[in-house]
Amino acid sequence: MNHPTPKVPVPTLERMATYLACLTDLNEKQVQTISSADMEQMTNINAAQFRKDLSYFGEFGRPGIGYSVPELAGRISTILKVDREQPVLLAGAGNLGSALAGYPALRRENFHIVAAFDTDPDKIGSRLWDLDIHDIAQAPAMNRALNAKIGIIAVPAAAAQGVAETLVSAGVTAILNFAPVSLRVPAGVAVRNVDFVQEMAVLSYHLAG
Amino acid sequence: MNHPTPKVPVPTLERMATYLACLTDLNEKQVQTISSADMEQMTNINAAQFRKDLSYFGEFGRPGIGYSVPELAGRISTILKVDREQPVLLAGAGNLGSALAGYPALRRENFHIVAAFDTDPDKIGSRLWDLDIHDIAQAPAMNRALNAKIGIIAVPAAAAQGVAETLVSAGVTAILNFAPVSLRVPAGVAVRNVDFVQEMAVLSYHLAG
DNA sequence: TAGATTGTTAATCGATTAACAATC
DNA sequence: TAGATTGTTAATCGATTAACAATC
Repeated sequence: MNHPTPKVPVPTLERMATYLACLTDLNEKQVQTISSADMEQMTNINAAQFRKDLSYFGEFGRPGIGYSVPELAGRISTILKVDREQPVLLAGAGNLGSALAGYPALRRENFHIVAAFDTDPDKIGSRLWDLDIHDIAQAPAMNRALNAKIGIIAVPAAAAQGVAETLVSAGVTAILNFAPVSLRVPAGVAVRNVDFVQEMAVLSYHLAG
Repeated sequence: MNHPTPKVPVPTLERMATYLACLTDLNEKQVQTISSADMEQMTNINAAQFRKDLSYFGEFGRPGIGYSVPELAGRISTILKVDREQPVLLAGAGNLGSALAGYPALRRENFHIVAAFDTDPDKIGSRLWDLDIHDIAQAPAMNRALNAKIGIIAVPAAAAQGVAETLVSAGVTAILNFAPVSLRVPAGVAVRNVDFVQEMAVLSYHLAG
């Protein structure tokens, strides 16, 4: 068996997403070709880093020429699997959940929130944008039809672990977690944490005084 | 001159915020003392890592005993400067800005959004929770009284660079940026980026198929 | 005292960057 | 061909983890 991409560093994956965003822009501007040095200009990411990152996945450029913008964009899309529509379950229909469901960039990048869940009886049965809000307990049953593999957790910290377990039992294998807790999930389930308070605290450290 | 903390790695600062959140919980539960091994249990962060992180800032524990929960929480609060109220400017009064302004955890952790700005004439003059929404052009003038050092950018990508420059000219030296662009800021201005689409793309990569 | 746990040094690991032969 | 730029190897840098003397 052939393992073409044994283990790609997470920072490389993060930068791959950055490259793709940049290339999508360039593509709209009809730019045909870029070099790794051009990329460094635009993203502040070292040109050697860019080439090294790509090397985890194959060869993409031509020596002396550079990279075809549309081709590279397409190939990175395929690598990151953002070239196909991806259904997403949203747990938590509060302010943050609402902002995420109403965030056009997610849908534009092929992430389609297809169901919203909450535990609050006042919310269940009401609407979030164009979605009905369901009881989180319904997630496993509903996801048999929806078949979403990605879940977003936008619930209070105290509820997050239970919600994560429900999502996993619904078949979710990747979770974007906005609750400030360290989730325990089975092996094979990917988790990315976004913690606003942590971000603000890191900034706070850098203040003078 | 004495530089007690020459350069602390950013991952260390991120973990410091995690430790503080954990210690705050423990403090509420009246836990008196913890060891680095206990901390590893709770946060999944290696015990040696925890001790190493703290060592950038001084000595905090007692060999054979462990760490006093309230004392350590207090000292980390001081290090991160989250022990005092911090005024924050919010640029962007859309869905995300609204979610941030309505997020109780921020205020609870001493980050007080004291002014909201936008460029949309329909929004300027209206309200966001208990805040008036002002023209972003007013930020420098208003911040002479508010004196906020931290700004949050929750505007569309195309507007973000201009908003960043306005915030910097208003005296902001730390920016939490939700727009998917690489901001150019003067030396001495700290920036942290949060990019939902990037996070989703990294998760997407990990999906099977 | 014996057992536990710290703070720190040294070893390991992994990621970033520089250098350059290959090649368009 | 000469100039430009890739892909990759080697060198550097920095962060994580293990080990252990110090000490409560």
